[in-house]
Amino acid sequence: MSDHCCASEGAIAGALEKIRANGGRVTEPRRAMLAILGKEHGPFSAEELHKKIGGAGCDVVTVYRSLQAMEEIGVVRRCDFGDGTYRYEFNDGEHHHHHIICRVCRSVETLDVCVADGLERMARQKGYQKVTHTLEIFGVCPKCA
Amino acid sequence: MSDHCCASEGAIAGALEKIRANGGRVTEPRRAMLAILGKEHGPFSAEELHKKIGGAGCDVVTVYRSLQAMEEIGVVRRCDFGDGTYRYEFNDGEHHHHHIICRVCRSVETLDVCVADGLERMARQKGYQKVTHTLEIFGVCPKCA
DNA sequence: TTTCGTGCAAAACCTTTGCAAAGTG
DNA sequence: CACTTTGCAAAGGTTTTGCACGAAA
Repeated sequence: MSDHCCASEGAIAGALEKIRANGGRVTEPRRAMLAILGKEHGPFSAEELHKKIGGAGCDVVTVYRSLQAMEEIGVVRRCDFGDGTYRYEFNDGEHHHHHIICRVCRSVETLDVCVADGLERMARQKGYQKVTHTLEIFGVCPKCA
Repeated sequence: MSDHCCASEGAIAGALEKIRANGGRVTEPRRAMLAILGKEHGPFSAEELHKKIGGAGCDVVTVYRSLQAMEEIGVVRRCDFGDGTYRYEFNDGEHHHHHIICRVCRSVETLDVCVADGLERMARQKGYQKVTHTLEIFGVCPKCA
């Protein structure tokens, strides 16, 4: 309950259940990926995730494919930090947050605030369905300034 | 004044001036790119922009390089619509807007609202400098739903 | 004239795809 | 057993880089 930095075991179990509910299979690579995404909450690129899975791991292609599959059903969320590589993080239901990325050292800070609900509502009123959004903040952090 | 869909001549002139002020050169390709970005306000990919410049145009590589240079000094802004291609639009000073992108037909609607000012302020309070942000809304548009 | 931009070609990079074999429910 | 996922290899597509030449201030 209310563990700020990590997804609970239950959340990961729920994610696995969601995979099954959508006709997907729960495999070893997916378990491993979700374990890391739930614990370190990153966001990580496919490459980074692949390294973290390590020896027992799977092919990088599998990481790409699994991330894509899990993103489509909302189990993970994709972030773009503007450096040509997509990163993924565990999608903790409605409680989403955003990041401040330092343009110089690439450090990432998490902001537990979301201000885009109004915009999402606006989009729904315009007739859009399955509305989501991406929001990232960029700047030069105190250490690099 | 207050032309909703286009940047004024003055805005483009200002952009050119900003390029010079940052030690850049105002070249034919850059004029052409800004003319289109100011008029159609896109956002366009480098490839699209290159096609729009047309016969008199320049190499695609030049478009890439110019867009990058102009983004660094804030003359244009880069958007990520999640399909692996970056798009650029004219950066009209403080008056920025956001987009709703249809996940199916890839149509783009403009939202003249920005809700991230609070987040930017928060970032500045944390000691970040040169704060910017990206925010895009995704959904399935009425026609595709 | 000094510095920056451009063209061309090639490279780098991340991500996707095809197909047969293996795993999941 | 039907269907999904994986591995391997290869392709795809966008963006970047090197270098000599040309252009801007």
